[in-house]
Amino acid sequence: MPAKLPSDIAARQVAGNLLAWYDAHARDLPWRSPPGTNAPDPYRVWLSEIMLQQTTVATVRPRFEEFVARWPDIESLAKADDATLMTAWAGLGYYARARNLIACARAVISEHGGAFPATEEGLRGLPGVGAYTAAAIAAIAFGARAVVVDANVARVVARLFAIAEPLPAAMPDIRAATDSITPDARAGDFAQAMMDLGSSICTPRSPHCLSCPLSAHCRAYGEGDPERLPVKRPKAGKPQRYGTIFWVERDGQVLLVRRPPKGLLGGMRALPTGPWADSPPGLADPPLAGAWRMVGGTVDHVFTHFRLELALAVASADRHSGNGIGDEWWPIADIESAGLPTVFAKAARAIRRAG
DNA sequence: AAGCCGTGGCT
DNA sequence: TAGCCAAGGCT
Repeated sequence: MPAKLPSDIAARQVAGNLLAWYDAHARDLPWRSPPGTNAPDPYRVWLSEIMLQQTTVATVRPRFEEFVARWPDIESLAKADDATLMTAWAGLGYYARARNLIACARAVISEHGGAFPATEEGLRGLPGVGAYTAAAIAAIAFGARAVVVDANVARVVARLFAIAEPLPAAMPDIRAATDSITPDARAGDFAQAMMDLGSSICTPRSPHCLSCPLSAHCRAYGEGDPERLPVKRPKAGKPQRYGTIFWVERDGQVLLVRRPPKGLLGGMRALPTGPWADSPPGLADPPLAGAWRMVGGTVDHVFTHFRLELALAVASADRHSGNGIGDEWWPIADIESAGLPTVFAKAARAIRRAG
């Protein structure tokens, strides 16, 4: 069931109203140039778009500032070593983004002469740059007329056109509808305006339709129940898994390992763990032989597709204990600077509290 | 195509 | 509180 599209005149009114609203209400964000200006830095646009994937503006803002202070341009980022970059990314989640970030920076240097491709097609070929991100960079950094559809835009458009088909099956209709209202000029501002509108006015629950510049054109508002859109498929439940953290000390240092390069928390520094199973594995598969003892309490963590309950085991090692490849003895007093993913940072804090 | 892949804020 | 949600990409 194709969406009913407004006339060309209505489409122009939607874009005009939205851009006028944006001119008055655009947020001041460090990667964003003032509305109407046309000199954004593609490097900063790209970096912000990668960081913002599935991540809130509030979380990204300080981390973006750290990154651009440390690596102000694509050349400096391409020269960073992998471990340093992964440490800097720690806590942001979806660590494949960090692996792709440095791969992308190096590809821009080695395959594109140090300049980002200016077209959607060219951008789409870069590591970590998918359909959304390619369109966003093309529009925001290069002023191209690209159809930018993220979760905010999808919600706004599903309501504006009253598209009732469930996501993600509705995406082709939503994309076509977005195309029909995307202006030729200021496509980058239009995209950012749609995202700002989605995050502040056209919210998932309790949208603020009385403040919306598009309400006069919104079919869902006209029909009286915009909150019901977009329709989503129910999500599967998260299974519960169990594991054990092995905290072993030697001369005021703790043993850290490097996770395998792909998969969950891939490439990140970590505390040693045994197997993650459907029931508590106890002291199975410790990183080294020793007098392990369980300490009280557990650490709970929720990942995207399962829950994890970690038991805590501690031991002391003598100075001749063997090291595996990638193992490091890290000063316990500086554990916060090790770049541990949040689940391990939580475990470290719990163990240090337990003494 | 649908599952994998983090984390924190909000309700 | 427990679930929902987020400026998605990759396989």
